[in-house]
Amino acid sequence: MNPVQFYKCLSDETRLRCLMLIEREGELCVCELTEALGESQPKVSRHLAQLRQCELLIDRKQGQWVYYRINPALPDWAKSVLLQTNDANKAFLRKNLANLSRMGDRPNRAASCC
Amino acid sequence: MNPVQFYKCLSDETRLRCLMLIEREGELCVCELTEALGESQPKVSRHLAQLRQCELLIDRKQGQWVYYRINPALPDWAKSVLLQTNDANKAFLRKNLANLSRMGDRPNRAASCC
DNA sequence: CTTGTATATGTGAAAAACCATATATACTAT
DNA sequence: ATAGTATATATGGTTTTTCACATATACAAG
Repeated sequence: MNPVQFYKCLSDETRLRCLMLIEREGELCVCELTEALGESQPKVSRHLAQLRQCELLIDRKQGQWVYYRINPALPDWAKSVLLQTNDANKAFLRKNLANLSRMGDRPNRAASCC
Repeated sequence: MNPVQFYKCLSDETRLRCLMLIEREGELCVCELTEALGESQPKVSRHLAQLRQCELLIDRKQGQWVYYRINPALPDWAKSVLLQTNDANKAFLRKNLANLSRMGDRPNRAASCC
């Protein structure tokens, strides 16, 4: 994992929010992220594709949904960077988490949107 | 310290190498970095200016030299990210450190270039 | 088989980042 | 003062990134 490429992935607001949310929640699907971020679906999808291509995320298809989570094969230092960033910047996701919880918890959440 | 802005700073190869070298060495001047990276002086200087403006680095002028070091006021999580990145990617700086040592150690180094 | 929903991708334009070259400033030494 | 060295900045052009909008694919349900 080239550190420059890794940090390029973290250097965009949409991507960083996705990563932080996914890490916090364990697994999220595209429509959940779209709702949490308040961004367009193609925009979110494209950034997720980039994170997958760089192997920061892996995806799991289930029916019509695609769930993303942190690639467990990430080197430890990279995982640790993500974790620390999340822990030290809780306020960063405040609005996004509020949006997410307005969808209700899964499976409610899944029933309403996905 | 906004995490997006922080990671933008780390997402360029020249800037990341500067940061890693400075952290490793404690303090370096522009001409040392220029030599270590094998890049043009204006290029290095401009990236350092950006890192200073974002408050990742602070500078200390001494005669005609300007020494840069990590801003000690950086939040802990950011310092920790820099440290871990350095520890986990030792090979990343191999060539740069070789270039640096070819200048000889300070004050020899200072005498030869700066 | 048609409709609806979730996701992905193509395209062209706008914005941002980066760079090389030239030049300016500031200090040192002669 | 003059010349030399270290560093900073201005300028204009090139490359990269990001975006909005349109469209494609894949699955599910009726």
